[in-house]
Amino acid sequence: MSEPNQTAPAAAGAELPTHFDFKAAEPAISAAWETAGAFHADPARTKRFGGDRDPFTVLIPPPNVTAVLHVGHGLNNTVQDVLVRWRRMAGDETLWLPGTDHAGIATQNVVEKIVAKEGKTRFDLGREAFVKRTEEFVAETGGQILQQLKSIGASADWTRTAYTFSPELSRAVREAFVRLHEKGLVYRGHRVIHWCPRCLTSLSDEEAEFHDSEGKLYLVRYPLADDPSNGITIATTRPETILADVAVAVHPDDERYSALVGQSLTLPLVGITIPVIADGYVEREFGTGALKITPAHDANDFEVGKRHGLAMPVVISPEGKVGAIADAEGRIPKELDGLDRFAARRKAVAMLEASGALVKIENHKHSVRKCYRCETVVEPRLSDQWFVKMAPLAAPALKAVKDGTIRLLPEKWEKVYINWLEGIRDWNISRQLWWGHRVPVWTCGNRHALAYREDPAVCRSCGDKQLEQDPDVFDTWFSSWLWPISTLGWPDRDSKDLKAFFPSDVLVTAPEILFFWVARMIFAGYEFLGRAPFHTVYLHGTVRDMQHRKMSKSLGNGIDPLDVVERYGADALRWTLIQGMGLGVDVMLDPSDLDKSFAPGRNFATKLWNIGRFILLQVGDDGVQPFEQVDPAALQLADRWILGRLDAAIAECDAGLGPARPRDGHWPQAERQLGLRLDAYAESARRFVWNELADWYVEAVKSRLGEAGADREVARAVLVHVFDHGLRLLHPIMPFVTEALWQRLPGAVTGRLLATAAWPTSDGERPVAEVGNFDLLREAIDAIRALRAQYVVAPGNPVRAFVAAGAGADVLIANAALVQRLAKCRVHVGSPPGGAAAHAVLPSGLELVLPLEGMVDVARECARLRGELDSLSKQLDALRSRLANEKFTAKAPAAVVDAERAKEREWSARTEQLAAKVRELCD
RNA sequence: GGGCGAAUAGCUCAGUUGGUUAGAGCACCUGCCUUACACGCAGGGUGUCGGGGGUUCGAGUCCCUCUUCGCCCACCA
Repeated sequence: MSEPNQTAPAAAGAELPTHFDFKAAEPAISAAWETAGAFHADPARTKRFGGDRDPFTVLIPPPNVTAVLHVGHGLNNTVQDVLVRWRRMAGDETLWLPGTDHAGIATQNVVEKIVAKEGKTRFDLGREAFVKRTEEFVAETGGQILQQLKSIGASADWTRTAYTFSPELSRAVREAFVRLHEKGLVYRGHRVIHWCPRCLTSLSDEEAEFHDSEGKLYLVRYPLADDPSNGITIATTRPETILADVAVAVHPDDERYSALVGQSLTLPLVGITIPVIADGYVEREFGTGALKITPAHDANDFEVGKRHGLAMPVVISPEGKVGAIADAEGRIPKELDGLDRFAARRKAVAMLEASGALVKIENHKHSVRKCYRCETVVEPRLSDQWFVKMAPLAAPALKAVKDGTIRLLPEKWEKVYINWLEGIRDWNISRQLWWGHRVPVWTCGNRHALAYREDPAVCRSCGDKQLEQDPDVFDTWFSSWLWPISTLGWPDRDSKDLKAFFPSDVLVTAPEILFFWVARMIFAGYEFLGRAPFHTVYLHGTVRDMQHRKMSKSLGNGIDPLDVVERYGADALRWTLIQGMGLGVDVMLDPSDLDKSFAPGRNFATKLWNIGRFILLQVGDDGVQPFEQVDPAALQLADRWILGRLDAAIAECDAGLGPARPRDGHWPQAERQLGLRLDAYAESARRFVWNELADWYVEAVKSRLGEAGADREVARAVLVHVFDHGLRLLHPIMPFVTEALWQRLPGAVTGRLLATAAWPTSDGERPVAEVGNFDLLREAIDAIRALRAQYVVAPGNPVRAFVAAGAGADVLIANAALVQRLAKCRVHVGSPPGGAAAHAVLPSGLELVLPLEGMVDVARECARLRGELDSLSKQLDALRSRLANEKFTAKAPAAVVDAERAKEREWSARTEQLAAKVRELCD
């Protein structure tokens, strides 16, 4: 195979194999794109710098730097690539900015596992050595996913590859924190947070995911200190936390307990006394209506504890072990000291049972929060953390979606988004990890804790030289939320990229990270640059197996995209993903039968290849005149038809892809849900190239191509033109095979790439009558083929068809050769000979009569005609009764009534025709 | 517990503001190596539009209700 960016040698068709050799072609084509700098975005060409192009920016959701490409990435990035290639062809200055995320907690976990294999923990190595080790690991193995994305055709601007932990982006993270700190939007909070005892860090609310579980509800009796025969029974799911109880709360209006409020109870297991308090938070209906209060180990109890000024003893260590951690002297029975929290629970239950305090154990369904990275049950823990105030940040982001500055597709996510933002809670951004951006806060000997843009030598407040930096790092999402601005150069105000390409256009991602990432990017866009970072959020579905299970490593039901590329080609992978890409719909793939999922894409590529092969064989060594030079008057019926179909296909593809951007910065209600119907776009393009161009036009021009002359040149020019445009329409989905073919088309110029060729535009309306005439031809051929199959006429056996003189007959006669070739049928004008005959009434009303002498039995045709007559009569009766209904004629719109009347006339005529045939043939 | 969404052919899904006889792809069946393509060509059938009720001249489409499934959020210990 020749180099794809070379001028196609004439008569290349003769040398082409029957199938596209994607293994050889894909790397060569990728190299040609890269060499040409086809994906490089230049700020100078944008309107914002006086150029003539609209910018179109897409920012990759940065995969974890340690990630290996899976089919979910394949889906996400193929969608982005389709949009980006489309806009690039449409003439926008298109930037698809790639990069990776340092993924603090995830990457740290990976390296900790490696270190664990050496029998060590991160603490054995120490902070500095561990971070260095992680850096080395990332430098060695990180970012391979970007290489893998190239092999599926991703047309990102690789010269701009970003990394959340690079010096540039780290500067943005620091600047963001310092600004928020200066504005009082970050604060140090002392409260109960989610703590992962395995990762040894706090987590945000979003990182502590709910999992339903079958638990137990333990009813435990707390006796009155003054009268042990009396007491209160509480309900708890975590009896080990009794050790940290400081009170029992009841509802203030609960008459069952009102006499006991203010009295003292003896705390089981511990033996100290705690008060009975009244608090409206308690639900009377739940459990026994009495709630033990454990301020240090439950977020709600913490609030109750604060209201009542209670002590907050901590009895569970960071590692999840029971012990007197803080303010808990004398509370830990020696049997429980040092036990893991779950072992302690079992032991505590046994002890309670032995002492008679355990009243009952009930089964109890509830949700348990688990760490989103390691699935360890999260421990609520009293702790000091950095928080971002979310309400002020969320306000403009909420407004943006409500007023149409930003649209979320599918629309249902807008409601979810609004629901979440309206109840938003502050964001815990500090992590007790080592891998990540260090919190830029230093505390001096005089306890001045201040945020610094540059590492300080002395305290800004008092000049003290004894400074200590906060040991914590930021939540990894605290860098991700800046992605749309930090990758473009913020906080550098003079950044050309920022000026040219911000705000971006479409964000393509999965709904799972709507809150983690998408919403927060919108917050950051407004907070730091005063505007939305994108106008459209496209939330695509998930790749699932045939049992609708999410594809995952642990389930072993995954599909390796690179394996698919190897076996079927990148185009096939992309085709399958896009063609199944209904708006917000999950894509189902069968990991046990790759052929089922990916053969259709490969087959389509082969079909394209063979259309190209046919054209190149026909073109031969002769030049082809450019379509623009063809005299419109010289166009034949089929030419006009296929050109009309091309216009229709362009319009459908454009409608499927939708408006690239809102016109005035706002999505009007009518346009809010338009576009990004990638499946509809794919199907329109496929239908045009395969079902119209290949199935009909190519067949229709075959005879014209045989004879030299002016008409042959017209046919060749049109053929090349419509195929060229078909390739353009399909290029965003199947970039490799289309590029390979386009390079070989007559008129291809060295160095010109389909990837940067113009997106097709419609030529305007075609004469409807001409288009209709070709459709008549197709209808006739279809009808004759159907009759042939129905009567089992041997394929080689010719038949005759008779048609009454008239306009329709003229069309059939003028194209008799085509009918002859495609339907094996000679057309005659006039009355058919007597005897058995099959009848075909075309949708346009034209009737064909096929004499069947010797071929079939009359009974069969009669049965068919009677069946048709029967169903038509029934429909006609229904139609007539509707028309007879005065309410219908009075209330339905005139246009509807007129249409129904016209239909009634047409159907009665056809019914009579049919009835006559039945009488003639069957009676 | 609150909120949102879905239920249409064996499978995955379309079905625009209610208006012909509800569509597509895949799968399946039959016949064809008709020289661009067997990774192809031609033909074919399949639906009580989840159940029930209502509004309307007319409901897959709007309303109510039930059933099933999914998603998001949440401080029932």
